[in-house]
Amino acid sequence: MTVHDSLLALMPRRLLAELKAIGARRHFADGQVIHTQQTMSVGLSIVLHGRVCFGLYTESGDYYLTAILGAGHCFGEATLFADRPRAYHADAFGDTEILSLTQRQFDHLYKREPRFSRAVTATVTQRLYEALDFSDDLRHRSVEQQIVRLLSRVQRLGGFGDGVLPMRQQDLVFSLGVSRARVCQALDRLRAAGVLETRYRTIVMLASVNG
Amino acid sequence: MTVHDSLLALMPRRLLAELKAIGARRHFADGQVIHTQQTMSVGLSIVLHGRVCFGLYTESGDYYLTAILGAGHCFGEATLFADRPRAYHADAFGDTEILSLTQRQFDHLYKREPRFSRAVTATVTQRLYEALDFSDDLRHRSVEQQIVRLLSRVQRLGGFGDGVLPMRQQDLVFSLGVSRARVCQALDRLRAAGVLETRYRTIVMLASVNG
DNA sequence: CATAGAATGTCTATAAATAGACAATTAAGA
DNA sequence: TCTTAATTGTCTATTTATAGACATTCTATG
Repeated sequence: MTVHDSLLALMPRRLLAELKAIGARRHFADGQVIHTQQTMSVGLSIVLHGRVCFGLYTESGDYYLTAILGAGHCFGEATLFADRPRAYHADAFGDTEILSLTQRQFDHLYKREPRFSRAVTATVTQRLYEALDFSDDLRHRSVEQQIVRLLSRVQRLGGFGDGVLPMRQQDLVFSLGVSRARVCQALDRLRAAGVLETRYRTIVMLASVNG
Repeated sequence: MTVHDSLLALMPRRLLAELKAIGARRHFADGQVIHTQQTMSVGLSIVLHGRVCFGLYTESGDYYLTAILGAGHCFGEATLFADRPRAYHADAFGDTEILSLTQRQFDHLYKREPRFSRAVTATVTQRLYEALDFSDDLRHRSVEQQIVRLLSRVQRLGGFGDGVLPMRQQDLVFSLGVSRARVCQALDRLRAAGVLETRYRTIVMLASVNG
């Protein structure tokens, strides 16, 4: 299994204090919107504590969760380097604190502090190759295995040590691009195999299986 | 459509000369192996001219092309930041020249020259968000549309301005995870729609369609 | 120039996924 | 507490994809 470190995990601790001194810290209550899709806001955000849910709204107004990032992870890199709008809708899961750097603040620190730039590049690189891995091998696995991999990733990136993931089956339907009936069937089998349990709006991973 | 710049396109021209002075330049003939899968070699490589094909070997010994990178693009970032082996088999497509930086050379330049580190981060970030985009929306499209998107990406990253892509249908089968019959059917329809032509080991894009 | 291996085009019986409907369950708000 | 909207579980007819076989076409190699 691929290991992916968060931005903060890749930085010396000293740098975090510096980041906090430079950037703006914002608090969000559970469910509060952090930014909406397509917004042109620019800046790097770092999750100090809590979690951020990323999702997409379809043309028909439905919402789908695509990722959850826990403490230490960053997002918004693409707005700094690619002049892109926010690709996903983001809102807080539980009480959450976000550290934000403006483009100017980021650029200054990036130029002055190689350990910071190095950590940024490292985390983005790891995410890129993990994503390539993921899509290359997901296509050759059963829906059951795809679900396990997807959930394992959410568990790891979101820091859900207990395996209790706030996901709807509909989110899996969207992420995997198969029918709801197929997802239900696959979950049945995974339940029977003792891999997971399902609850209302919740999936519980029973072991750190890497299928 | 997402725009993705190569590493060299993101760097001031002056820096390229410096890179050439620092790194090692290696020439490869058509089809020559650049590195094999799972190798633990470390270093950043930049395509100076020519192209590099990336692929995977399955357990049964079959080979599948997964990407082609043309002049200006870099690869091997993951070996620098993630202690990972080479994820793909790489060999030259046509006469190709590669500029290689060792970890030490890379680290030194990265620390000393923010324009270099910035270009590296920018290109990796762009590739990450493009990959995320790609996998999020590919799952909700028809096989026909998936093929067009895939081929458009190969065309762009590989610098195939004329649309003549050195790909087998088997490569599409692997990349999309559907049966060969389904790929044949989809290609039939795309041919009928005037989107592409197929030849032996070759697919020709007839227009820069972004389906 | 001949030949063998590789790639492509096509078909059929079989297997699998899908849309759509409906009932049962759950949680959140009045 | 009651009510309502959202979510989940399940079923069926229909559509679609699949594996596997076979013939054909193409190219590299001798």
